[in-house]
Amino acid sequence: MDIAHLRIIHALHQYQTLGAAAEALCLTQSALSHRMKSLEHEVGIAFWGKQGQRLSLTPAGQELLRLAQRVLPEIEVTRSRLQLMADGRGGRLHIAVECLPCAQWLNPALGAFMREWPDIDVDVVSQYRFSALPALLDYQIDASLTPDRMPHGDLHHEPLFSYPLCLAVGKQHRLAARPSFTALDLAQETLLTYPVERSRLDVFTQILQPAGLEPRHHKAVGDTELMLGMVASGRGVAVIPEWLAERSACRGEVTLLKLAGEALVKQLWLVVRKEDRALAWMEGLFAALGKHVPSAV
DNA sequence: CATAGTTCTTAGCCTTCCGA
DNA sequence: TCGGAAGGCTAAGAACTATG
Repeated sequence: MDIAHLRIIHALHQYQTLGAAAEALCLTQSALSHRMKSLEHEVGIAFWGKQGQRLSLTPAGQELLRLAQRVLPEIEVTRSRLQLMADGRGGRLHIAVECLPCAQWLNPALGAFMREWPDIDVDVVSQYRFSALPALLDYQIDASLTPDRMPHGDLHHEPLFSYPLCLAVGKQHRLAARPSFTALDLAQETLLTYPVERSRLDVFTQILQPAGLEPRHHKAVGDTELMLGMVASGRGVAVIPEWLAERSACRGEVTLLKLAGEALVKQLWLVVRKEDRALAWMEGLFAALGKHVPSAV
């Protein structure tokens, strides 16, 4: 049994006569009859019987028709998608966002891309503990938005924008009058971070651990607005991207301090497989995201 | 009821594909 | 290269319907 048999039974149901069905399928009526007879012989059951000059489907024919009605539309949809992919106009874009606050930037940035490329199936996966490298290589995802490079020869890193990290403190905080902060300052504070492992938090890997220090307390907060709200009310301090703090509703209630000495600057990357780099719509994606650099950067 | 038209089946042949 | 299998075609015939 193959797709041809399903097309025949479907056409027969639609056009009622073998001749009309054959014409619709660009076959001769005889070829169509041959084809179905061979299947009837193979499975040992008839698919239709004659009522006068008209055909009527047997229960076996009805069963085959139900299969055709279920499968043929899916085949047509898949064929259309494959055609779009072959033309470079369609495809799948599943993005993993490893950098939690970046999801808030990504969604509006993707809007322009999705308007320009409506046939691309876009999905954003935001998971704190997601390991994007194996997922990219296994084709589970097609791109990863991340501030950390992935050392692998099959991957392309598209630079999006760079941004400084800053320390957010409340207006009444003892550090608020200072222009900058040090690791020693953090050691006396309740540090608020996103709920990810320490090895992926720059405040630990870049600031505290090199100085051999720990914060007085450490609390994980999953939402940027909640985090800055806690900072504004004096319940902790947070090291976050400057552009993110600038866009926050709490911006007027917190003070931003730069790291003393050399500024801590991060780079946001869109990582994709090199083989996908040549897709026409991938260029469109890079362009759309590149135009959407946060104003504070 | 005879005849013409319609629809499907069957027979025979041809072409193409694929594996040995 | 060859032979079998699959799928296509034309032509002929059977079964049925419509019409006069």
